Formats: sequence, C-alpha cells, structure tokens
Amino acid sequence: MFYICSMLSYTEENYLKALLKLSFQNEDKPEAGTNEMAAYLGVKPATATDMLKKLKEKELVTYKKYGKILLTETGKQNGIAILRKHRLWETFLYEKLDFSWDEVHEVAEQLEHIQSAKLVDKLEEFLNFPEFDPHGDPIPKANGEIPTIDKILLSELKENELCKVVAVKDTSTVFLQYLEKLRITIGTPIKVLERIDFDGSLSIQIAGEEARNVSMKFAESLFVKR
Amino acid sequence: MFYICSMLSYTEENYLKALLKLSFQNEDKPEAGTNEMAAYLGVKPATATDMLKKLKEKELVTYKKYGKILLTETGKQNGIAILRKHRLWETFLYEKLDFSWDEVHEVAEQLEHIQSAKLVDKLEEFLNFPEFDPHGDPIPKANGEIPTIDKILLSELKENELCKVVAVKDTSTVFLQYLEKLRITIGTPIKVLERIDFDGSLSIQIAGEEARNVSMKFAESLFVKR
DNA sequence: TATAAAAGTTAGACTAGTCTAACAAATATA
DNA sequence: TATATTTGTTAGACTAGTCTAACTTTTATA
Repeated sequence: MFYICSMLSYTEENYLKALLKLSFQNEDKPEAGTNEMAAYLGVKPATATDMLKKLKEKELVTYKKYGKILLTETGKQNGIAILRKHRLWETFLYEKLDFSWDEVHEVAEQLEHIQSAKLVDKLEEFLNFPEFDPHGDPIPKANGEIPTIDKILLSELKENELCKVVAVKDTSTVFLQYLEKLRITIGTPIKVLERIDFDGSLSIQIAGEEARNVSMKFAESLFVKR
Repeated sequence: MFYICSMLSYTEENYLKALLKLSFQNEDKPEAGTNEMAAYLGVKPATATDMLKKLKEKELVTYKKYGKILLTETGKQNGIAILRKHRLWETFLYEKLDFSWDEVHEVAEQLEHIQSAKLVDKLEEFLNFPEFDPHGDPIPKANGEIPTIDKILLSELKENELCKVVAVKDTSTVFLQYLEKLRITIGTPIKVLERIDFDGSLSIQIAGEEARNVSMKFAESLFVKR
C-alpha cells in the first residue's frame, strides 16, 4: 500500500481528478474516452492523448491506443487524495470563512494542489472530521474510504412524501444561487404536495413555508433522503 | 492607485517577493543585483536576467543592462500583497492548525500564490486582524501599509536590562527549534544578567528561570523590545 | 457490408521557465 | 592605470504543457 505519490505536477493531478470524476459519472463502467476527458478539462484531444501517455508511463492509468482509459488503483487513490483536499477546503471556506455555496469551488480548485500531508490532516481535524462538503458530496477519509449516504432525486418522490435535502447534483452557479434564493441548504425539509404529470414539475413545500412550483429540471438536480 | 495585478505567474510572484525581501535587507538602498537575486531564488543568473526583462516589460521593475534592479511602485505593491498572504497563512497554520514555528514557512510558500482577493480578506478577518506573524514579522494591511514596531537585537542590550522577545531575525529551522527547546516564543521576557566581552556571549534569564549562556550569534538573531 | 461520422493519434510548432557555455561590462586591486 | 576578478548578458538547448492540422482507427448507419 504505497499509493499516494507526491511527484505529480499540478496538471497531472487535474487529469487524475477528472478521470476519477468521470468514473463516478459513468457508474457501471468507470472508463473514459480521450475526447470526453479533454472536454471535461477544457483542453484539446491531442493534448489529452499526450498526457495519457505520460500517466500510463507512471502506471496511473491503463490504456492502449484508441482504447478506453481506466485509472489503476494507484491512480485512483491519488485522485481520491486530491478530491479529499478539494472537499475539505470547500468545507473550510464555507464554514469558517463565510464563502457562499457557489463561491467555494473556484478557490478550492487552487487549494487542492497544496502539497502537505500534515496540512490536510490538520485541516480535517480543525473542521471536526466532516463527512460531507457544503454541496453534500462525501469527503474521502485519509485512508481513501468514501462515506456513503442513500440519496434519491427529488423527482423520484411520490405525492405527500417528506424528505430532507442531502446534496446537489448540479453545482452550477445559477442553480446554487437559485437554491439560496429559495432558502434551501443541506438539511432543509421538503414535502412534495403534487406531481404535475404534464411537464414533470412538482408543487413542493420548503421548510413548512407556502407551496411553490419547481420544474422537472429542478427536481432532477436535487438529492434528498426520505 | 491600480496596483495589484492578478495576471502574474507563480514565478513572477516569487521574483517580486524576493526583490521586496532583498530591498528590506539592504535598507539604505533598496536595490538588488542579478546574482544576488538569482542566489536568493535558487536559479542561475542567466535565468534571472531573462525574467528581469519580462518584469521590466510589465513595468514592475526599473533596470538597465548591467545596472541595479529596483521595484517600481506597482511592483512593490504586488510584492507586498504576496508577503501579506504569506504571513497571514503562516499565522493561520500556527494558530489554528497547530503547526510549529519552523513548519509554517514551507506550506505558506505555496499558499501565498492562491488567487482570491476575498480569501485573503476573509482569512485576515477570521484571524482577527493580526499585526504580526508567528515569527514576529509585520503583516501588511490590505492597503499595503506595513505595521512597525521598534525592535532591537538582544545583543544591543546592556547588563541588567529587561526586554521581551518580539521577533526572530534568523528563521532557519535549527534556530527556531533551538528557541522552542529554550521555551522562547514571541512575548517571552528576558533579562540580560552579564555580557562576556571575550566572545560577545551573554548570560540571560529566560522568563524568570535560572541563568543560561547564549552565544553572540544567538543574541544577534533575536529581536527584542526594552 | 460499405461508407460516413466520430473518436483518437501524430507531427510539428509555440510559450514559460529553466539550464550551460561563452562572452561582455563593471569593479577592485596591484 | 592595467589587469584580474566579479558581475551580468547572450545564444542555444531542454522540458512540460499546450495548440493546429493532417492523418488513422473505430463505430454507427444507410
């Protein structure tokens, strides 16, 4: 078990994190394609191909020409380490420095690359070993374990069901700011009053307030727990 | 007053910070030479020359071939902004995350390059607007002002004089760890019992404990206030 | 199954930051 | 002041990460 290697460049770290995120997205088969990865990182496919060769050389991914990309165990653990840092920093910014939901990501993108094992662990302790970040995403433990929570989309609820918000699926600024306007945060209770079959929209009650209509798109962007 | 520009690379920031530090060192004339700067940054003089041209192009330094290097007002303000971040992060690591005196610098070297005006200001607020960092060095304010304190070297004191430690001149790990061993931190009271003319060493009393001899080198590495 | 479209690769070029080796200017000193 | 030493510059090369343009392989589909 000699997984986390600190000899990764800023860029290599970003590729590993992207690959990890993509592997979460395509749940069943955690593979990614070159173009997919390039698009995710905002680089050209040619650039991604070059980096892939490098990552393969370092045994962080397995892949062969024209084939799919898969993280090796080492690659995965390194990716998880970066994700851990990202989410701990997001939590710090949100809880200690009063950053808003939609502001934390950008800064955490930078902070996640700081190299110092002590820093990460002390930060985690300082934050009281949080299990989920401000968006409700699980924060990997130092050993690479990722906490789970059974969550479903708001859109999956039946009429009259009660739930609590546990995470956001969409982390775009527009959505997060809309949630803030509706005064929805992690933990907010929601009751589904009515489902409109016509367009998939819902009538919901947020924290006991008066009824409000939300779109299908909205209901499919919010994770809740019954 | 349109000083702080965020379009500086990681490397450019380091050059500005180095130039600022060197200007503090050579108090009377805040100029630096190419070799001096290169040595400080751990690069070769040829490399420094190249960067200098770039910084001159951006109007962050004034300098002409074979001449001395001087920061422009813009260059100075940018350097101060980086120093501010560095010292605020050091304070954070020391006070909130229990880093020791000699561990903070290395990590702060990385953290100082995080780009986010909000982050710096919020961090400062979170730390309660500290004026001095763990080494006793002044933390520049958001407007570029640098707090001052009248400090003298321990070696300048006469026999029987009392003082308090306010800063360290030498920030090397060996020295900081030695101070820790002697249980000297910022604020510790010291009394000079005897000056030994032969070798410049002193007999001192630390926080009322029993007498102890320290070398001239030691006495010239510690700043105190009468 | 032949072919068009999509996905992926290669080759060659560019930038930022670094180096070494050779050279030029400034300064110190005999 | 002539020369040796120190200081600083230039030229050319290398690496990491990026690009564009042309090419190849895979896949989807008519």
